[in-house]
Amino acid sequence: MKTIKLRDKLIEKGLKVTPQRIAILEAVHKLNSHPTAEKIFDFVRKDHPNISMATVYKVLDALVANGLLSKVKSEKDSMRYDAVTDKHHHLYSSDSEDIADYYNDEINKILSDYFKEHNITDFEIEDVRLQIIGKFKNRN
Amino acid sequence: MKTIKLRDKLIEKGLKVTPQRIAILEAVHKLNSHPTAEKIFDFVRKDHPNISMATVYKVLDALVANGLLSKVKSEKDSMRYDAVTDKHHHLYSSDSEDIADYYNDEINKILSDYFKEHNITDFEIEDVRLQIIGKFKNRN
DNA sequence: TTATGTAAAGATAATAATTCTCCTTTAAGA
DNA sequence: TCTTAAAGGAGAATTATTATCTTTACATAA
Repeated sequence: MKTIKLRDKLIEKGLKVTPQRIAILEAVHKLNSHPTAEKIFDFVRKDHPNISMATVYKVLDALVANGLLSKVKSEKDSMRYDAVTDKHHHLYSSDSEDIADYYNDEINKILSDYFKEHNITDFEIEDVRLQIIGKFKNRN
Repeated sequence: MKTIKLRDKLIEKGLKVTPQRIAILEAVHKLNSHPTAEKIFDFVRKDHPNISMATVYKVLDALVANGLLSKVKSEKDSMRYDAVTDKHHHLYSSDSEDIADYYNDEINKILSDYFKEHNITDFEIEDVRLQIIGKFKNRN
């Protein structure tokens, strides 16, 4: 994604356009592997040597709050960030910290049809996500 | 669940039966609301004033490793423990830290049938869990 | 029933991820 | 350009969890 488009997205949300925000947003798009805040920090620091970890967290929070990024919990301890904000599910490795996006409109339809017919007592569903746990094959 | 049955479960798994383990296992059963380690600690400390937080974590890990408890990640920062180890899903509150268990064999069947027919490239599925996010109604 | 080896408990320090505080800088509109 | 509220930076603080090390106490077997 172009910087110009990222700028527009920030403006659209009423967020100030700062070099740090552009850099972090770009970083999450480039590091397309659900990076941790630390990974993002390391990446961004190449071009912005003075950026602080606190800024990375603050910017990520702002971007998540405005729907420009999304946040996933790893099986271990850290939050992971995702440039993809469309509806999607996640594949979690049961033996490593790998996470992959999983798109499947067919399963989305099955789930949404199912829950349209079957309410959950005293609960108003906003979103249904799958956590698919297993092993990645053919990985180096 | 009776203490005697908890004892047997520990023995069955080759774990030593200790008062701390019994107390912690009982606590998670009694606090049937996905307690945090801290909540469990506070509860257990009433009867075992000398128990340490480290013991709570160690015992919980041992119980989870042996399938006597399960572990869920909250949307925020801490692990939550669950006395229920059967296959089930979770309802997450989008505006609080509440988590509830959700059982539904029908949806289990739909999912397992679906994924039996539709492999995910380069991924071997071990488990599929739903995270259903929304709002609890009629709560005090 | 007591002795003994080992697993587990307890105390405390360490670590890791994240958040907070406080002060400085900067983007964006007047 | 000036103003000011928003954002960034540095570093301390917090929170949850893990590690280390010593002490205690299960569980088996004499």
